[in-house]
Amino acid sequence: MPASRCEHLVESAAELFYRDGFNATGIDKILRDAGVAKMTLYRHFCSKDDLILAALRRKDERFRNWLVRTVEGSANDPRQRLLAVFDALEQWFSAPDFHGCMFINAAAEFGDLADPVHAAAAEHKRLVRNYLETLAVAAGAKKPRQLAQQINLLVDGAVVTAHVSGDPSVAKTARAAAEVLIEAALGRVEGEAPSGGSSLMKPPRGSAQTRESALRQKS
Amino acid sequence: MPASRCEHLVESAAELFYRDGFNATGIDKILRDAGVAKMTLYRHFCSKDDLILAALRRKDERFRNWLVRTVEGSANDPRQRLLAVFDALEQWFSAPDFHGCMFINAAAEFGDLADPVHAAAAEHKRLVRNYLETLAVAAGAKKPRQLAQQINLLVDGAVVTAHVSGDPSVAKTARAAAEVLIEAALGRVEGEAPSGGSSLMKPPRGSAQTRESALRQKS
DNA sequence: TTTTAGGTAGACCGATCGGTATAGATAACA
DNA sequence: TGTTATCTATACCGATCGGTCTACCTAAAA
Repeated sequence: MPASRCEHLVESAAELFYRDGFNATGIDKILRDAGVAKMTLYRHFCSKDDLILAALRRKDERFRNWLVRTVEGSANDPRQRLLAVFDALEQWFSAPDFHGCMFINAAAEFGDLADPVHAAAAEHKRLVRNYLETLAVAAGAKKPRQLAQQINLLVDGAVVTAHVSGDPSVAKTARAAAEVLIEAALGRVEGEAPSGGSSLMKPPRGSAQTRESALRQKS
Repeated sequence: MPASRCEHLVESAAELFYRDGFNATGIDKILRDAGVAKMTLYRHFCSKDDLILAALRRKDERFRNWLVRTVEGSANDPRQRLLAVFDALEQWFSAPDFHGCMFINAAAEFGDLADPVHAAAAEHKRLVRNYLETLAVAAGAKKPRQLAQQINLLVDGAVVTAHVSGDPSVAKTARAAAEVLIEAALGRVEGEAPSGGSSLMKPPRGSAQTRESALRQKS
């Protein structure tokens, strides 16, 4: 029972913080939403900030699990997996409850670098970038860390742009840019096919989705 | 001197909103900082949100003026100007009062697309991207809009990363990535000097080129 | 059965929130 | 000089903020 109640509380907190922001979400609203008494909250967390950290920890875990699972279910080839990241992003951007990246939002509200909430956001970003780096290493990039960092810039840029503009299709633009950066980082020549006729790998997304359609963007 | 008082008020508001966030900054703190009476505020603005919009308008104007001035003072060649954007960014990131992009922060706190504050953030982003597009056009990019959008993703990604991680040097990474994207969009061979004599890696123009076609878009 | 731990509801705290009302000071202009 | 408009200071409003306290309930372990 206690575990379940606490879980539910963190769940409600994570959702409301994500949807409405941290400062704009009062603990009373969270308690009402979770159906939990106030004293129960303060028995498990010593402050609102502590609850925020718990919500971020949960979101971080969920997001990275989802990302890895989605990417690795989409392709086997490391290069294709790097691109599949952007297909996953578009899927995320298109969800009705998309409100940007919770950690970017957190850093926006807790601007002080020394703030634990800001630090949690930085840590999340570091972990995501680490994952991209493992993909870059597997893909055989000459400078995997640099490629991962570059891809990561496109990812964060796409998340922000999708959130601000409300247009999920920016993921396609980011994907096209990533393709160029990956080709360059792999030292390929521009006319060369990505990886020839090998049928071992499966296409990242629906096979009907050609490069052309994937790159189309609204004007 | 009503104009001066009002100016000073918006100035304080912009600075505090940027530094501490919108919801976290109370009206009283702004009034104290600006040395202005409360009724003076509500004579000029009908609500706090109205003041927020005024602060954003000022920040937008200042930022874009600074960006254009800095970029155009750094280089004459359009291609170099696109890259100079990232030099300007690094300068910005290194400033002691850097707290990310105020408009990204605004969108984080006002997540609703229909919110006027969010709309102001979207408009700012649109204007910056438009400027990048004029540079891309001047540089002779085949698909200037797409190049501008891609560069813009790197810009926003760099801003967010610099803010979250506190490391200004990410601007250099973004610049390197932009260089690759620009070369590709201009039809050059990646990593090669613009006036390079080596044509070994350069396939005949007009042959089927994956990356070329990937970047083509209807305009 | 009694103890004990963790849950509940809700009153309560001081502080602050965005916003309003009132009354007086200042200064330009007719 | 009197009018008008704008600023000032301050008290005030109801609501909400994060957080504490009391008192009661429930269920498993001793």
